[in-house]
Amino acid sequence: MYIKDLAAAAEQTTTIKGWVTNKRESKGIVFLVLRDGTGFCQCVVAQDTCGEEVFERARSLSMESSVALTGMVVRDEKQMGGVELQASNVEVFQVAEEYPISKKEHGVDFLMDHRHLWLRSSRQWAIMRIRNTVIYSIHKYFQEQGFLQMDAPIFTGNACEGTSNLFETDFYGDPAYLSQSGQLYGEAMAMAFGRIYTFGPTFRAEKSKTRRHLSEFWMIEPEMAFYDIFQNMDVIEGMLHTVIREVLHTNRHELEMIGRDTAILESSLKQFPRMTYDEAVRIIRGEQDVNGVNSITSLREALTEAQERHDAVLNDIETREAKIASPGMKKGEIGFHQNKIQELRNELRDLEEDLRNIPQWIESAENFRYGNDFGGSDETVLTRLFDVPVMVYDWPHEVKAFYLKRSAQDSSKARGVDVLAPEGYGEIVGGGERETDLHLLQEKIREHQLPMEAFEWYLDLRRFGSVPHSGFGLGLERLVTWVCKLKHVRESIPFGRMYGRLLP
RNA sequence: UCCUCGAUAGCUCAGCCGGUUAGAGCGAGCGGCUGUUAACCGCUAGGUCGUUGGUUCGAGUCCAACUCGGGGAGCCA
Repeated sequence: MYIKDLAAAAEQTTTIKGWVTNKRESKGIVFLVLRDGTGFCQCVVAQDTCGEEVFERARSLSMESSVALTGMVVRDEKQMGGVELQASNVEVFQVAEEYPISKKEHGVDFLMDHRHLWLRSSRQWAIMRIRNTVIYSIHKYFQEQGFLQMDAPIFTGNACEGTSNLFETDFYGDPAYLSQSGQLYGEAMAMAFGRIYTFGPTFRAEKSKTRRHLSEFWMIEPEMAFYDIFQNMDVIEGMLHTVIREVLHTNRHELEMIGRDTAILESSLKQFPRMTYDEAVRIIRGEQDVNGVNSITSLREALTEAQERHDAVLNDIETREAKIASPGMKKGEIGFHQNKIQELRNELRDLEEDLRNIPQWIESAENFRYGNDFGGSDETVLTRLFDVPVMVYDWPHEVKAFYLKRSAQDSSKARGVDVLAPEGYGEIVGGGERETDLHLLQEKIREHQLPMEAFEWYLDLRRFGSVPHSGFGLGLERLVTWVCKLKHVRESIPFGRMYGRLLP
């Protein structure tokens, strides 16, 4: 029996197999929290009900020991899942060695070194289950709409866009690169099947060390024949709505476990604001308000707030340190304050980071040069004014990829669209309408100094029945990171690959 | 590549203006406690203070270089 089905088996005797994730002990009674991959359940082993031998076996269990527990399922509203197991027998598969991950908090580097074990903890368990729902609901959306799933090649002979750094590898003696996008292949398939999507790994060899970057990540790239940029935005919105709705429906419990406030997810089920680059620039610079809120003044307020909080935390720490030092304190009280001080110190570190970052954001927002692409801070400045993802379209063509179509109204603009997640999460989708004109495309390829011969097959798509078409790329990890409100993308993927991290 | 912060016990961190024997909590081990939810209480063990060099009577503490890590810029999903 699996823990997820336990509530249905109340007042019955059953056996569950799993790992000891927590243990509390008192005289004559042991509480084991068992996890089996489907959930968590408290199990009670009492000396007088199961006898000396079984009780001693339970007492000797260490963290993450693997066991089979047999007992009566009893309702108890205080417990997670509403039930607990009153064990009558304990069968041990293995008594685990001293487990490195404790219940107290750990540093990022230590946890990443132990990623293979970290994945067992409840927070990671919840995140991976949400990731699973996100993946499933993306497939569900496209399949129900009649899209064909296709797999783009991972080895490529050239840089698709020629912008970012690629991983080079050896392909029978010739240099080959790990794919940074399947889009061009997606376009070819769209000309054969109408509407398609890819779902595969993507590789970028950027030496980025930020909370938004991975060297290996999963990207979803739909491509639709006969769709213009606005229909493209409809697809993006429909897909994201489906994902959010499914996660809210399937993973309520997991969202609660990770402390995700679902209000923003709920509100993201409405229409996403669509604005041009020009409008977005005015908002970033503070020349245009959003619902009466100004980007620059609200940043200044945030800075003041951070400063006040910083001082208050500092004060609090000093007060508590003085209390600990004062005579007559009980040990429990000292421990309580020490815990609190530790928490406050962590908060202080985050606040200090804000105090360093926000002034830079303000400066960069005030001095934003029209015609530039948005930096990470510009995205934050813009999106913190919204409680839904924002779609920005019609970008200066110089800053966007060569294959984007020029706007018919303004030839300085390319019909690209970026979707920026709220709460400072930045770009989760990049896409647009594709250039259909053979000669404009050739011109762009030359402009970007890309090898024309490598793109001949792609140009064939414009020679043989060229049609308006659009598509986009969705970064799976960035979406999961936002949905779960994680501090870093590395928690959104089982085994993250990033600059300086290849193991485990 | 650049900017910035950091490296002290298995883990998370204190360690003030350079001064005598290196501190706490958690974890681990032992003991106590019959309903605990990061349980609680007592005791014990546990340290080449990232590496190399320098300043000094004296360096965990100051300086330099390097290594590794966090955050950010650039680039992007």
